[in-house]
Amino acid sequence: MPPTIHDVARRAGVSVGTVSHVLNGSATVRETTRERVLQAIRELDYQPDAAARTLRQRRTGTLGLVRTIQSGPHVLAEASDHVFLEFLGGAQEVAAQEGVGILLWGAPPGPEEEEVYRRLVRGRRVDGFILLGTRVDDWRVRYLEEQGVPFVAFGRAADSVSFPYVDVDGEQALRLITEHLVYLGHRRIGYIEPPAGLTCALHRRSGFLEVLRRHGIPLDGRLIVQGGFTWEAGERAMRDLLYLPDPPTAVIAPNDVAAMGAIAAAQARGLKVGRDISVVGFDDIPLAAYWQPPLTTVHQPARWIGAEVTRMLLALLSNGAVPRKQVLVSPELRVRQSTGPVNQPTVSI
Amino acid sequence: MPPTIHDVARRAGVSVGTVSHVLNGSATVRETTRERVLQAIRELDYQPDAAARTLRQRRTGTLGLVRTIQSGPHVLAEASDHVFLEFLGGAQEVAAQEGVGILLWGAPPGPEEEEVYRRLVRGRRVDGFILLGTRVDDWRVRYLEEQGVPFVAFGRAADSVSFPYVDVDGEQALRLITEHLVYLGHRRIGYIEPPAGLTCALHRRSGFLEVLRRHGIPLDGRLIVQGGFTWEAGERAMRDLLYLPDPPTAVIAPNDVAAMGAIAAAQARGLKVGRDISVVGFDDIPLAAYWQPPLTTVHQPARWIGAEVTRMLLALLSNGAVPRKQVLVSPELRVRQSTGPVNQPTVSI
DNA sequence: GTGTCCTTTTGAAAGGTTTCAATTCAAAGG
DNA sequence: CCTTTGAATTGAAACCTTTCAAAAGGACAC
Repeated sequence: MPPTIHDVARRAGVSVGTVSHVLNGSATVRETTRERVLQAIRELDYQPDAAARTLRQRRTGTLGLVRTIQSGPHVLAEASDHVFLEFLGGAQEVAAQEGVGILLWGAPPGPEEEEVYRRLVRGRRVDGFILLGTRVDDWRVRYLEEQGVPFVAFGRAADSVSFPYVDVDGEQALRLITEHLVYLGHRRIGYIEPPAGLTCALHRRSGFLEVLRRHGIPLDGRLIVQGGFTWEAGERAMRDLLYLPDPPTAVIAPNDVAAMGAIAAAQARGLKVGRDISVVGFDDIPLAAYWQPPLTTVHQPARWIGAEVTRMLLALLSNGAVPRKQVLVSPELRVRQSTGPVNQPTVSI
Repeated sequence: MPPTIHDVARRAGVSVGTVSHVLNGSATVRETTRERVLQAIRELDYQPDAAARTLRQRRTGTLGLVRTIQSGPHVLAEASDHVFLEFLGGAQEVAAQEGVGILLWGAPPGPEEEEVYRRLVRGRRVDGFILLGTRVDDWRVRYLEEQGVPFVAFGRAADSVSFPYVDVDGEQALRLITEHLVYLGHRRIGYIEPPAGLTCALHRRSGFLEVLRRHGIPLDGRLIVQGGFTWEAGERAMRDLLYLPDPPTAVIAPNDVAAMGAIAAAQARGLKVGRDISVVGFDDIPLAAYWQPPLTTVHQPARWIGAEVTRMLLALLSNGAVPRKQVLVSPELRVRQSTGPVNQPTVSI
């Protein structure tokens, strides 16, 4: 029904080859001819068929982005919501500018996710991938490298020498946070881990431990607890930490939302956060500054990262090489009122 | 490089037609042959080329979703973040289940957005569209109807008889909110509008005004102020309202984030929200319940809506008809502590 | 054996573009 | 007026499927 390149050619009185050349600038076309073709295109409101084009030139003009989602009807809001959306916004902006789309797919981690990647790759539905939330041992990285499909990741993997990525320097971030707390006099610092398996968990913990070591602060294993990126995870972790016979005077959460959950748990125990106990977050979501108390946290330029990752991927697709292969973003500590000098906490049970 | 259907056919010792039939179940194939073909497919890790398939059968297996984004480097976080993500999550879940992808594109409203739709439609890149944030006079609705492209919207338009949508009953929502406030004794109620142009602004205002009328509360035009979905918009609007010689005792914000901004502005003036002044939000984002004070708001089941919209669109694409063409979701008022009985506010200037 | 009727399989066209070798055109040089 | 040359244009193949009319195969009755 919609017009094809043949219709345009007929109307302009030229061959389809010429129309194609006008469309792609693939050969010199005389100015008057060019004008005639463009006129016909306008008149017919012609737009080349994407599938035919892809079939021929093996480019889809699409980037793949598979979002890890927990399935099920009553899923609680993913807490990294804001970071993801900012990231996506940056990616979209760059992609749109270059005229490529982003094909979004969702899958729970595991075999189902693998199946999605396989289908997208083997079915040639995308030109390359944007990877999010890289894991220490990341099947996706191995698969895409094996298949020779270009990709750029937000985050590193155990062995990240090989592929291009942008990541926040989590080690440095945790050095900043921990130094800040130690400077305030804290020596019993609770540490809530990001979800196990994510590479960022490794880097962050290593930064945390390094500072403890440097200051000769003994490591109490019970102060390190499993956690996650949700409010509930932060709440539960804080509760566990406060039940310890010798609870921490400061707690580091894996992100702002978990920090907010942790704060709520502390407040429920009658503690005043910032005075009786300090809490630090991660991400610096907009609400962090407005929270009660305003949250000390580490700023993560998610939007910029999304844009940069996309730029790198597009460069990889056209040049075949990425200018800066691996980018490590220096985090910035934003000190607010959820952290304060150490104090004798009065835990009322 | 990757195997084609011919490779599979050769390996299985059959014709390409037979392989295609096995793939699509388009003809009866003898069981033993079928098995041989499947075996070859497995061995080669074959996956039909999406472009070739699309070219032939005129289906892309992709739904289009164009997100309205404000461009520019320093854009403040879109405040409807959470709602959008939940919506997207629901849509993705259903789409993934049916094996279709979501092609995401971003564009600022205006000619650029039109160009994006045009390219996607005329280039046959998607089978249908999911529309978000419908406007009273929505060019997209007109264009898609004119082009005969299937779509389902989250939200209505001025004339919504014609197209399928899911929407929250904003009129009813504002009736609930306003009745709640009037019941608490409020008669001077400030109203912060959603961004102008959006259809939801119309419905909501109409619900608000209806209840005022019903209770014989005179309408003071200065209590209705332009607003938006951001923290800043809420903050500014509240500031303006409090500057009035006779400020309101309650304020209705267009969403939770704006309500939080409004609360901050009120607190900055020394008011205790819930006692000196009441504030109501919209959306019921997860943080609303944990806010200080916990926010009275209207719950919006964004995830379900995203899923439902997608289900409707998929039905439209396969059957050609949608079971329930238009769905109006009844909102639920969640009363928390940001609203309370009217009080003589003591505005300290 | 032959004819009939299903069931299964085949081969080629069609879908809309790009690309490339080949052809035509126009102008310049002799 | 004929050649030569470089620029502009053309036509057909190729990309990988699906689809459909036609052919082949197999079972059964006569």
